[in-house]
Amino acid sequence: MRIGELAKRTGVSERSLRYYEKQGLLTAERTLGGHRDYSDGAVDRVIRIQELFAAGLHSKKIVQLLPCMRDADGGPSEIATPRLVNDLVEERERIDRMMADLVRSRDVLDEVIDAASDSRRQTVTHLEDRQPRALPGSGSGTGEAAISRS
Amino acid sequence: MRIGELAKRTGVSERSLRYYEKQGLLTAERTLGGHRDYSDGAVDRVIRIQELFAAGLHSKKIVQLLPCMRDADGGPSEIATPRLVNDLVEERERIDRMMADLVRSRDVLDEVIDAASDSRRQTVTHLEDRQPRALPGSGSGTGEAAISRS
DNA sequence: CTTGAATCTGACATTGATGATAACTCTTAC
DNA sequence: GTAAGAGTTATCATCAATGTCAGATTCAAG
Repeated sequence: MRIGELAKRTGVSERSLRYYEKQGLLTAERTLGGHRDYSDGAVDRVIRIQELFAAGLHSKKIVQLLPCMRDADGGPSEIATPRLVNDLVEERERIDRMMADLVRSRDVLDEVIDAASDSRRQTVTHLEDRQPRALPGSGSGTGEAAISRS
Repeated sequence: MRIGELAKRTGVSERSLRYYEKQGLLTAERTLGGHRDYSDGAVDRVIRIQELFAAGLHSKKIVQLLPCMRDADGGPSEIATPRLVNDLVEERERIDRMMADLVRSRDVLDEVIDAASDSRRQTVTHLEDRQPRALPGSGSGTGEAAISRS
């Protein structure tokens, strides 16, 4: 597939896809005229790259990490060097700290939101019933559910 | 206290503290000569600002948010406007998505780390026993424990 | 008063992913 | 073949917090 379609499928801009290539995160065959031609696996790869970016890893770390990741097609993955493993453990700890921060911040937001919601119910007796944001047995649970790893 | 001590106590650079002031996030009395003189509450406030920054909120949002937060001294907190509440709900959702991403990324890291660890045990029969990263009943649990809000 | 440490303001740089534009080339459908 | 749309490279810009440096001023202690 070509860059436009990959961009559409992944939601990542063409600009970023070219940037990923320059960083060594993503490769593509080239057509005779020089246009990039991506394999199907590129979609998954791009999505994973995005997740790792979102987790705060820098492209350099991701470059080292990618060949060690079990691909969707279960290709042979390299074994991380001790040096890399060390870095990854640190990243893991950083991610844990970040999640703890996020929980605190989310609680802060909830306090403010709840206070406003309560206030409005008291003073105005607002029309709509208050919707609890954290649904009890929710299926949409992106936050509360299943944080622990399997 | 003065800026140097506040920086030391919070771990935030003096540069950032001045920046916070310029953004309207933090206020300080001024000494006769113009030096900043912070109240004790500044420590908590700075820490909270840092957490909100870490959660991806921009200073403008934090500026609006801060007066609505229950202070440590339980001062009278303003009620968030509906407009702000709307923004905060969106931020909340963004944070939830971010946490879900973080979990996925952490799992990816774990896979790579585990694969390396296993490999090394197989080939080298490494000296040290493998330390489980996720301690079972852990107290250090910054990640697994207590993600759900109270 | 003097001296050294701390602080002040202000300006410029950095970081890293991404946006935007320009000028040119390829692909594809007609 | 041609025109339109998509792709190419390259460069400059942005954002937001923070680093850093320079020159002037203040504070605290001897």
